[in-house]
Amino acid sequence: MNKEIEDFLEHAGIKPTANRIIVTKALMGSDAPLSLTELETRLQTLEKSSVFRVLSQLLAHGAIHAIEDGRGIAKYEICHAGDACTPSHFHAHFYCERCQRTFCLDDVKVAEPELPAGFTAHSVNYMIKGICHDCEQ
Amino acid sequence: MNKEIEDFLEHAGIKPTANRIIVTKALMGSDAPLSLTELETRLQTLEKSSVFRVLSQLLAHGAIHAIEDGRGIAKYEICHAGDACTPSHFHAHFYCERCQRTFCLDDVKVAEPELPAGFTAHSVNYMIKGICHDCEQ
DNA sequence: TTTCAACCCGCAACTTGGTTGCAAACATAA
DNA sequence: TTATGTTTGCAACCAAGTTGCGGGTTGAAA
Repeated sequence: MNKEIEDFLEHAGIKPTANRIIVTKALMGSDAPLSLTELETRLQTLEKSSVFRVLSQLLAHGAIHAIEDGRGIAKYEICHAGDACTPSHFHAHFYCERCQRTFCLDDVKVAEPELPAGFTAHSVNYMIKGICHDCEQ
Repeated sequence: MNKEIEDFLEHAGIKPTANRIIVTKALMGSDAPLSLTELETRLQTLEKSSVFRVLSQLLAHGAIHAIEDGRGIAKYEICHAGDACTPSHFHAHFYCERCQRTFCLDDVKVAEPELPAGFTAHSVNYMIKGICHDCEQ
């Protein structure tokens, strides 16, 4: 189990230290993107700055990507696309204004946008806000 | 000139006080969305919390809408659609990772998304990040 | 016109997510 | 073993956003 995670990290060019494995495992085990604070509380053994530095490493090596939830808070999820993680591969997310959860809408694909001349896209954040199926009464 | 702004506020159900007119005028006079801090520095006479409270009022009455820029900072722009400000009317925005400016991409329309059953959309945030035409070398 | 309640505003203090400096702990190669 | 670089935890810090409070303004009823 940990072997997969070590391979994942090494493939991304990151030395698999204890903290990095813990954070990566937590992200892999979650079906929704997690914020810095959510990770910090799930992994009581790790300190905020440690989680932050692991996330920075993973981001810099393209092993995860960050999305903004509905309130300006960053959430992180494993990048499954590997090297081919171009803007057109991003999917939409849904933020529930009642329960504050963030969902991955894997079915709602985001088309590569048509940009005016001179603009270059690096990433896309497509966030839909509203009420989720659990909170709808 | 101020008459238009007062009409705009009253039409939204907001009493047109001095601060509200100042903030609304600043938003109307800008071609790009502005953040709380940007408004605060442009309007030296107003204090941060005053700008914040005006923005909260305008938001609650649907006179403006908020978007997240690329770093989790909210930016605000006048809602031109009036009452018909449904998700399908939102346009995309572009955040330049070099100069930190946010552009309105009025031409890139955002289609009303297909959501799973039970989900209700209230708003959409479609932010493209990259390098703008001024920063491209 | 006076009075009173409601609203508006500025100040200061606070919360929270994100970030960094530093020194101790650890790994690694010579 | 020693020397060098990396990783980590702690504490401190920063910036955006938010709130309590007291003073000021407004506007309508008496």
